[in-house]
Amino acid sequence: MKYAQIIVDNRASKVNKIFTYGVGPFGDFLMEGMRVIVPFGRGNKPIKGLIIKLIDVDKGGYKLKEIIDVLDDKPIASKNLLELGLWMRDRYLSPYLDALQPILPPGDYKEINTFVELVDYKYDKLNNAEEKLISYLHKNGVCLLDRIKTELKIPDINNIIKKLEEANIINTIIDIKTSITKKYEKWVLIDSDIDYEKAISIIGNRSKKQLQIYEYMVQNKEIQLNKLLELLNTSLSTVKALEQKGLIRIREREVERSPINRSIPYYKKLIFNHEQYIAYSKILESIDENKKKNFLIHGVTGSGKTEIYLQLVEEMLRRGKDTIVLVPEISLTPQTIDRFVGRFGENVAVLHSKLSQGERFDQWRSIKEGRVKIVVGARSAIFAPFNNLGLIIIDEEHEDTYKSSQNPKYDTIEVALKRCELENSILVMGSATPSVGTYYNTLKGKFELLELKSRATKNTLPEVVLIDMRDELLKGNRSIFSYTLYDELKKNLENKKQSILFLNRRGFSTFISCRSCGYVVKCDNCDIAMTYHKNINKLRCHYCGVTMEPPILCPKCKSKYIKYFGIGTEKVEEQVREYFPEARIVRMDSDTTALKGSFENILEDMKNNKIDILIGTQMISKGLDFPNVTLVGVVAADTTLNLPDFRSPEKAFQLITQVAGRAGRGDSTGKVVIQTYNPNHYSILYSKEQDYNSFYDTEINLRKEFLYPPFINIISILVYGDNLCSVKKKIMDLYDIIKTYMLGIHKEKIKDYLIGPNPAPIEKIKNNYRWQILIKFEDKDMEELKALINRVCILDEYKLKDGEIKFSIDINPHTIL
DNA sequence: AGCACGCCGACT
DNA sequence: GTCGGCGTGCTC
Repeated sequence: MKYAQIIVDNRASKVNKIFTYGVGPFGDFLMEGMRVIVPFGRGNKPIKGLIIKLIDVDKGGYKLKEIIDVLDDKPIASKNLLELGLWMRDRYLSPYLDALQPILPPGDYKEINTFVELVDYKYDKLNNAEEKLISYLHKNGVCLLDRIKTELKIPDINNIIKKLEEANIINTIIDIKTSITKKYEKWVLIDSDIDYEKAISIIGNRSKKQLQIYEYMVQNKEIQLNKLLELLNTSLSTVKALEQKGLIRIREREVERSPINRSIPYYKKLIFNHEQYIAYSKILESIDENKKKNFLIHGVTGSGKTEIYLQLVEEMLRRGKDTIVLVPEISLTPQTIDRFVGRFGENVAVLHSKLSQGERFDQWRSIKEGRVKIVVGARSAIFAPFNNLGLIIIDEEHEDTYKSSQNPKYDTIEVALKRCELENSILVMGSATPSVGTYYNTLKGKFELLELKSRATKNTLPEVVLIDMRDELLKGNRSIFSYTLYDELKKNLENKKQSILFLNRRGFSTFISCRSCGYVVKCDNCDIAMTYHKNINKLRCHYCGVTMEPPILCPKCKSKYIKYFGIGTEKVEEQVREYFPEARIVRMDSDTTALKGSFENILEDMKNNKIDILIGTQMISKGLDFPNVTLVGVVAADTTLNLPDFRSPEKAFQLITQVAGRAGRGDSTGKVVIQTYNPNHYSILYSKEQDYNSFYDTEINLRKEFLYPPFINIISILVYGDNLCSVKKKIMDLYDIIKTYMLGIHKEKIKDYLIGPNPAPIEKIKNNYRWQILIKFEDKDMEELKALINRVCILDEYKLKDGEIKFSIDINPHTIL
């Protein structure tokens, strides 16, 4: 292979393409998936690149440069993962660099530094600039090129350096600095070459402490330095003295940063009920017969999907195959982790967003090096660098977190299917409330449906009551709790049972407004109402995080009738404390769980019955399994329902059904109280009945009627920038281009298929104005349409980009907000 | 993006 | 002549 096709580490959109380099002196050593250093641009600046393909023939048409250096001794990304990354670029129209990022080791920021050193100090025949450089080097010794550039500001410095280097006056060295370092610990080892008697005489009889240490080392052979110091209550100098005498050695030893530092008890294997067994056997059968099938397990909450996953993983282990288990970030709780780690111990790596860079890197390495066979993690764990993948499990398949909102804006299910195809493995998904899209595909035969209709333990599904909050108002109840919910909470407290209150909004009041003129306090940077947080007594924007003092007078009309509207979890907490001062109450949302470990602590307290009432957002709706919880209250079921998005009925149904599923998982029957102002909405009615199929039938018909996915695809193109005029003008240009194209292919559909340009539902976020075009398209038109958007928005063939605006393209977005 | 090239006016 | 300031266009 004579040439390497390389993606270069430069974020500029104009270099978002494949470059070809000669292999140079590295020839046969190079492999696809290795990182290299190549000279780039006129200045031949050395930059990092990834080899995506090695080729024999090059069509040429440009001057060819050669690879300078190779960073890896073996490919850092397997062929399959590389292909997966390139597939994502194509599928989601993302830049090469972004598409490849997820398949590379985490935090792959290898800094490349060029150092310049003086070889021969001679002054003759030099011009001013050269002389300046030489004397600088003479004074300062070896220098970082970047520093020379910033301090000397010599124009055309790269060519000067090149010339001087050819004349052998200076020399350049490329150095690679890894920003993620392996973690080392100091260990003390005994030098066993020396016999005991001799060692004792070396120590001498005055060094009591040294003798004590030495005795210990003879017994134990090795120990971590810190532990030794602590154990024998001694100091570093004493140990160093022993080292000086040549009796022991202090060595750095690499350690794995393990995110799991608790001892987790064995999670014992449970016995399947009939339904579980059928589902399990069907999946196993398809593995055994090597019939590539993918599965959807539709099981009611508490039906024991996890145990099926666990036993499938066990089978995989037995066959020497690797497994990826994906769970939504919020249900990546200690409970879930404990089940996998508790059953499979050292064989499990865990990947979630609270890991530090170092921990993440170590987990990645242990997967890559084959030291673990199972990964449990959030979305990005789909890229775990296994070489022998047998099974991918996606739990709570319907969750939004499976769609990436950053480039590449991938859908995890699609990526998983692609990866299964590449690695010849099997996909198993599970949900109590499958997404409409997945269920549609299942009914069409793309996945095999496995149903679990009863809970794994003998208990029944909880009783659900629906409360029309309008009736409460008529009854004179103006509080945020209906009489029923209040009574049930009280009863539960008396019976020493636990309760969960769910509200999908943080903060105290969701917006504050002037009753005199109607002014609503909004964030300056985002077009969104500010939320009042009582604990810090400030208004906060939930989009950009900015805080401000709550106004006393209306900023617009100066009246003092500022009123706080809407309820958040903080307010619920305050109210519950008022009604039940004796109860032990904990609020759990992203405000109270920001600290590492606080999440775990709350759940631990919950498990040990140290909490009577748990109040929380989304965070508490998934996966939690506390047998003593018998009451779940949904404080306001309408919050999700009223969002202007075609998926909100689906989301509302899923959320309510999931929360309700937290009740009555132990021996006693559970009760769920849902408060709403829309008691007749189908999402709420069917979630009360826990009737997925009826909900699906209603929803799928609406989707068909109004032409929404899964019957059609949607591309969202967002133009954003801080200059409103620019944004508006560019989106009109973009609109015209797309309109012209669509007139050419199906004129009659343009009215329904091309929507916009409109301001995005949240028009301004972090000082960026956002305007949007939505394009509906059928599968058959996908490639052509994507090619057009690629030309317009990525290759910028129509010169729309001018530094004022940016594009965000989302293929089949999960939300159009 | 980052850099070199090239064109132009102002200055030794 | 030649320095430097900015607009333009390319990067295997």
